[in-house]
Amino acid sequence: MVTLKDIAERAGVSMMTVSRVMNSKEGKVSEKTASRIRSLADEMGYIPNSSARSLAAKSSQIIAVILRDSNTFHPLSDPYNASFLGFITREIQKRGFYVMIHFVQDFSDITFRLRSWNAEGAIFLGVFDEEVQKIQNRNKIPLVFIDSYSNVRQLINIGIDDYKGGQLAAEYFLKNGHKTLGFVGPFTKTGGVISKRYQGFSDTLLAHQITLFDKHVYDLEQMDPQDIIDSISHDSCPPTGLFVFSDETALQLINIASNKGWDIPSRLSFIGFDDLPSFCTFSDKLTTIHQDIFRKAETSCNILFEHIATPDKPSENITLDVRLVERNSVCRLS
Amino acid sequence: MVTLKDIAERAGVSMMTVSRVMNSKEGKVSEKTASRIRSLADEMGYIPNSSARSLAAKSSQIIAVILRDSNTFHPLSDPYNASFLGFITREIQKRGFYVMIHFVQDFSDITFRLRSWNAEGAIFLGVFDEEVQKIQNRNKIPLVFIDSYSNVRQLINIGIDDYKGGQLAAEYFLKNGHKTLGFVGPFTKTGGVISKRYQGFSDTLLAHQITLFDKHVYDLEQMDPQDIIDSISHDSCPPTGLFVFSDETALQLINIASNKGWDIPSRLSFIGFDDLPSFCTFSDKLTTIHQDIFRKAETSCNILFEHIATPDKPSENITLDVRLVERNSVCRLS
DNA sequence: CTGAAAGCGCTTACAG
DNA sequence: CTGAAAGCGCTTACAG
Repeated sequence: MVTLKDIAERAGVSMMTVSRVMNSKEGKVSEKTASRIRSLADEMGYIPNSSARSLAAKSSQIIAVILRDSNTFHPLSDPYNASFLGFITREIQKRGFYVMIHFVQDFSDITFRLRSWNAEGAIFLGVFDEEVQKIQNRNKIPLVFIDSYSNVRQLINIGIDDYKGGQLAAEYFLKNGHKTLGFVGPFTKTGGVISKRYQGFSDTLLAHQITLFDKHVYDLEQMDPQDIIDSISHDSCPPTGLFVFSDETALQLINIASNKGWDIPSRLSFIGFDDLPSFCTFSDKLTTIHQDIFRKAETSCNILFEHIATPDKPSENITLDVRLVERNSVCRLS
Repeated sequence: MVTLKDIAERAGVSMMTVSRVMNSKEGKVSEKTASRIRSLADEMGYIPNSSARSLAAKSSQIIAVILRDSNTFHPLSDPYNASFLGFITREIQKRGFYVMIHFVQDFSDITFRLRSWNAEGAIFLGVFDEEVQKIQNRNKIPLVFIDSYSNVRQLINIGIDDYKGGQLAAEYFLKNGHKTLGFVGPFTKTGGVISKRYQGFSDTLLAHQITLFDKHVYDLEQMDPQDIIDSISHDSCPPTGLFVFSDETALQLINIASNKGWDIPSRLSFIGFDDLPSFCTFSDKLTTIHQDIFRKAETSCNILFEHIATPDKPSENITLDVRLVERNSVCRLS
């Protein structure tokens, strides 16, 4: 293993001079020695020891990505998480930082994982609303939450306008003559995100004198997609359209309904949510609420690194826009 | 920040004693002092500094997961990679190790990333066949490749029986009376995996006096799914069945064909590949070659950690079995 | 522009 | 069972 010291000896200078060159703190080193040291380092195959740097400089260049793990599917089986992680990894690497991922079940783990490696910042993917305050109290590095609806005052958060997503879906259904509608989503596990989408949807319906009946609010934590379609098939007054919290689940429902011989969208219309780039080949017929996940990832990293550069920067809660993408899963009713 | 030294002072012992307790090197410490130190550490909120441990002990407890990045979609937009990464992350964490992920474009990056953090082992996801030897020469830690067909002799690799997958698909088509068949896959980028599946498929057809025509071997690097369906629709002697390298692409093709009004499987049959757990809700009608990705992930980690524990353990190349899962995307021809 | 000293928080290797 | 010393590879903070 080649160290600074080895290079220093060969170059006949002190370790400090080599260190300066390696960290591009030049202008403090004559260009002549600098270039000699660079070529020597290159020739000897020098690779800086990040642990040593981290220990001495108290800067690890590690960004921790914390993902909520559950007992069933792991967090990366959700294409939304996988897609987001991919984009932020690219962004983080682009800045010369490293990505450590952590699947966590409970709060206590987080502080340990963050501090043990002296992470310089963290991005939280999944629902941590209950723990945000505790996490912040214990970790004084920039913490960026994604899609959090925690009401902690000083919160760095990047989210989207979930409420508006619900509104857009409702308006679109109404515009197409639908009067009996349903909502599908997992309510508790997904924190505020789902309830905002639900609220935007139901508020808008209500404003048009349309009630979203309780029996048409399908909670994926109580029933699975098959149950939902069954329930609808036995419903005396079934919904003509469903607003589904994710494209993935929407496609699943469409699949089940189609297998039952239902004509989609004429028997049952659908609006999904997300419109992930890697998913579009399956959802090319699905009308959906689009969110720009690349932009969300990019923004998250920009904000994170701004806060790393300027620790006393005030926290900011950014809400990105959403829009409805019209395709062919909503039937026009006369 | 609480250090070993702080605890040592409060406990009135030396740092070494605290260090021993923290590393559970007991039996070398009286149980009385040990328990006192443990509760003190707990009370003071001690979190060991991994960088310092890594530097002093030359053991980082970091496993690097190297994913091949390209210029288009990032590696985690592929559900196979995402799924695999999720499983190995759980396994690695279970053993008290940390996961650092690295998206790499070219070889030179790899050594830097591995050595800079003193990774104790690495798992390679994606095609690195060309570089395996160079990577191994430069990095003397256990390196586990996934699905590699590199012919380097000493290779730790976990793969599946891709050739058999192709055979099973061919046999199943033949059993159902198909005589004109096609193969779909990206040929160059995916290394040996795809060509083995192709070979198993075409060899088996040939053994039954059936030729796989060149024009029915669709290379996804030359044409996209839409082109393939177009090509088939203009084909004077079109295939009645396609063996597709992944479920994802198979579903895409089915989607396009269905939109064209084709009846699936009667007009065109499909066999896919992978059968990922998180994907099954879309592929519930797709006959496919199943691989056990959880088992693959688990095996990879077992092998990796065995090699970390026993550095001179001989390399092993493990091939997991595959099986055909019969569903409803292959039509029975008379 | 360059360097000698001290220290980051831990472990190894030895001595008792 | 316990501890004092040296060192891992780097940077900070100072001095020149």
